Amino acid sequence: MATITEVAKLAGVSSATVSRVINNNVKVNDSTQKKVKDAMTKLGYRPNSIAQSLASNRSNSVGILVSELNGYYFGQMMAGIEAELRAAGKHVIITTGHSEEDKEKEGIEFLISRNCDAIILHVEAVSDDYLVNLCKGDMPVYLMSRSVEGLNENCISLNNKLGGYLATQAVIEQGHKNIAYIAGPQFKADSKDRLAGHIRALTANNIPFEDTLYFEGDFNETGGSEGLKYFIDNKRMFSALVCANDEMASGAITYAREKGFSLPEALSIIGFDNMNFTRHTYPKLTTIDNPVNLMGHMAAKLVLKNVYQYKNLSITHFFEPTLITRDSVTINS
Amino acid sequence: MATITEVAKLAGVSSATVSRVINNNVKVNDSTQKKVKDAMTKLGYRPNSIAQSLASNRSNSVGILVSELNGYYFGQMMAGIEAELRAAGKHVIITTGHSEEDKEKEGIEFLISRNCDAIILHVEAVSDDYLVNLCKGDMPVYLMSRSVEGLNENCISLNNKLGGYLATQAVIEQGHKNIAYIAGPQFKADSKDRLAGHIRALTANNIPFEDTLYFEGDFNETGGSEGLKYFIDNKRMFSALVCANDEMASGAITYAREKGFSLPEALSIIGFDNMNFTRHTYPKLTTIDNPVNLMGHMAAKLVLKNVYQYKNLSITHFFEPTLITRDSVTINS
DNA sequence: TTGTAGGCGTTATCAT
DNA sequence: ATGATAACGCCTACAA
Repeated sequence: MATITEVAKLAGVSSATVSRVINNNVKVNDSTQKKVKDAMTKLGYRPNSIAQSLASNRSNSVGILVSELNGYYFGQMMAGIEAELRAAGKHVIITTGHSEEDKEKEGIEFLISRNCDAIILHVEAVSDDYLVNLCKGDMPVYLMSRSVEGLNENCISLNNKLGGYLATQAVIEQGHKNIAYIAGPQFKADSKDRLAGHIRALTANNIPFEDTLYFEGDFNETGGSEGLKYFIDNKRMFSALVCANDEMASGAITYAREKGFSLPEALSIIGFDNMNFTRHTYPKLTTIDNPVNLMGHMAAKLVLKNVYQYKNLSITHFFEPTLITRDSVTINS
Repeated sequence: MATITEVAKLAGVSSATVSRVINNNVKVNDSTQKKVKDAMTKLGYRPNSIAQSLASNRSNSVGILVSELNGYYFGQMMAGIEAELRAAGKHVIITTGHSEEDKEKEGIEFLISRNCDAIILHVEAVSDDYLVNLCKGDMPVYLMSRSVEGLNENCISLNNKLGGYLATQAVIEQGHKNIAYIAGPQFKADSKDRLAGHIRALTANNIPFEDTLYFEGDFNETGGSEGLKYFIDNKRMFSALVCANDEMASGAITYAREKGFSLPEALSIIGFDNMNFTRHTYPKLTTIDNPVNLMGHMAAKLVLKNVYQYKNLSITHFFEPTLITRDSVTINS
């Protein structure tokens, strides 16, 4: 690969001048500019961004840490961040944490050591303290789907409580009173918030929360089928089922059909997240939209504003989920 | 961030020695080693991988270019590559090409300029010539889901012809003789190969290929619904529908149900790719598994073997799709 | 407007 | 086994 020096030699100028036309921040004579550009194309020159980064202490790339590279949720998030950043000429370096503390820390250190200009993290395993501490360092840090005390300015998160409320409220408005709930793992903040929203909706409608209509699932399809089985075995009557995410709702749908329920007449089911497969279920799943893609865009805007000095960007730190009405919830007759 | 020089000073040694303990490839006295390590932890030292890369001309990271960051297909691919590489202590730098020639080229140049040790590309828009030329450069290049004449050693691809054959054959074995086919965009090599497989299966069973049972879709759900509508409007009888991918199959399922078909009795439908949502459709979609995740692993193994000198890795360049039997294809009675 | 030269944080080649 | 000291490719005062 040709270097800046070779270009300079061929163009008959100094390497500083070449550098100037590369970064075109300082005025260069049109004629010499042309000479340099000709030399660059003739040599197929391409600046070594590693060297640029070392010398300038800027890399024009922001690091992203997600739990997994596959999965609809992370895909939407990464795509949102990347689209926004790419439009600003910034690049993205992605690595994974696999929801394990060690790997998350290692991933963060990798991104830091790569001289990113900022990092955007979706971390689940590291502690709030660790994050607070991390934010004291030189590297600008932004957090997705997590709100940490004292770091609100760096966080982008979803109002899960509202989402939980909306889901149950939607079902209640169709006349349902006996409503089963399959929660997510309660060690996750998201799950807890969604449950809190559910309970608030019940309370607001004078419906008591009952243990026999509560089941803690695992956010996977099996959680949905196991939960529904649990309720059926309990012989407790219910006409609607609220699931804390779409996967569990799908598992419940499959199990319900196996048990001979006709859907949605015999049982209304609502999910949460609006993952892409919810369009494909039968009946099409009514659910709560989780605007991860938008949140990704917003996280990117946050770094554009704070790190790259794009002043006129308005930032939303908290996102509101919305109800997506499809076919899986029907009126309770 | 502390530098190697500061560590050296604190430990009372030269920076060269510190470098040696970092890379522990050269013998260092236990005692001095300890001094250095103490100094490193005391300063919270972390090598600047940018500087390492510049000096050593190795980055321990491989670049990946995919068309999109979201989507099941690319998610599986990226996850496969990353898992394999991570296990070997290598990192991954991901960027996107959005199926557009300019963006693909720009992404490739970004990865090259980042001093990756190798790059793995899933490109759709750049020409074979461009790739052949690219491979002549210093950067080791590997290609996913694409086979380019003369570059076979650098390609990992799926036997789409076989997949197309398997799909139609599966349907034929259930007694179907009137089989409609919704193809993918015929400018894509994958689509063409799948269609070729379909025709081979027909021929092998003495079933003529008929224009009235052929429709070219767009690989999206709309392609499935439009295709099915086309066939129905044509009033041509058929008992089975083969779709060149799962999205179109899902679109067809939805449209069929709207038209009052009872599935799968009135119409057998088969997809291609085995995307994750196929478990959620009703009936559950019979399809052809496309082992992208495995192929990702294999691409990573290829770079481990060729670039990082892991000699004992056996490489498979061509992958075979397999039939996934679920509920959407039934016997023709 | 352009050139000179020092520095970014490491690695790697010589010596010692 | 350890220490000096050139690279690595580029940026950026400072000078001219």
